Amino acid sequence: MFIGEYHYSIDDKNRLGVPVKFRAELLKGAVVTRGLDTCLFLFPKKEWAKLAAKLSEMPISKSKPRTIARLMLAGAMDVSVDKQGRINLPDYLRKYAGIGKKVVVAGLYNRMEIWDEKKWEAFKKDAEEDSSEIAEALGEIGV
Amino acid sequence: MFIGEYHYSIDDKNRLGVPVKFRAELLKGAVVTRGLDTCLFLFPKKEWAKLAAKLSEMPISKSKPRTIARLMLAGAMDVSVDKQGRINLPDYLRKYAGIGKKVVVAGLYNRMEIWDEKKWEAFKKDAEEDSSEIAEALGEIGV
DNA sequence: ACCCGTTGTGGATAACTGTGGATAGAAGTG
DNA sequence: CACTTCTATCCACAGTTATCCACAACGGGT
Repeated sequence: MFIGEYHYSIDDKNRLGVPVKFRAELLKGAVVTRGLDTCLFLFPKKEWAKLAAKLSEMPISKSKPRTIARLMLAGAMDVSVDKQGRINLPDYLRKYAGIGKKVVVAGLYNRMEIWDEKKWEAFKKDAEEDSSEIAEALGEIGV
Repeated sequence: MFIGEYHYSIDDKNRLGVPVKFRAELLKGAVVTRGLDTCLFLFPKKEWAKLAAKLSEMPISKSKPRTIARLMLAGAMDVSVDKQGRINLPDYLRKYAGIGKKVVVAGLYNRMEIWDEKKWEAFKKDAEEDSSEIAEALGEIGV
């Protein structure tokens, strides 16, 4: 299970460290792809396989499902963890997520998210201000 | 599984590189044909066989399925990968997809798509603006 | 307080890949 | 049949990427 918030910096060669706790799970293979709210999703291979299978079943005949499958599948990229526990992000994903030098890696149960640090802080700020709405949402799922 | 976005350029002899990860799959034979949204589809032989079978079963009595079957079947062309991992696109397909020098090859699970770079960027730009729809779709498939 | 293991980050070298050109064979033309 | 044109296969190089190694900062434990 992935939880927590970790701060890293990307070096000149596009290498991004992954939290030590997560590395074992990613050694078997991992996939990054487009996420929501301009972040990237990072899945261990197994989780990705489930998602990809579902995406591939979307009807190719209809325009919107076709578009979504394109963004998520074509947006995806296999990544491998090097000996120092780092991965490489493809340029087009960095650009998509507006990722600069400072990065946040967040654990979200069965996936990780990769954020530009500034965007992450901004997101947190907004979210914390809306805490009453969050409380409501929690009620809806029975907490 | 084909995933990811790769950028290549077509040289003076109509040769287009194919991502290294995909080459093994294509060595056994491959087929390009007309795709949807002004791109080209590139299938490994096996996947093409499945699709061709489905296309041939489409009701010949109805106009639109007939048209699609014609475009995709008659548009199809066998391609082979050379020692450097390149294929040759027939002129009529390049023209159909408006493909210039800069090209994007995208992996979409069981097929690849070939796009003119500018068209691809335009497509992405439009699609990414509808992020709410992506969120919905992802919710439905359990992310 | 000191030592030792761990972790984040930077750099160097070797392997790979993208792209251009050259040559030999095939096809088309007068 | 001779000649030209085009296509396909092969080779070569430069730029990039990946792998390996090294070091400094940090933290925990004795």
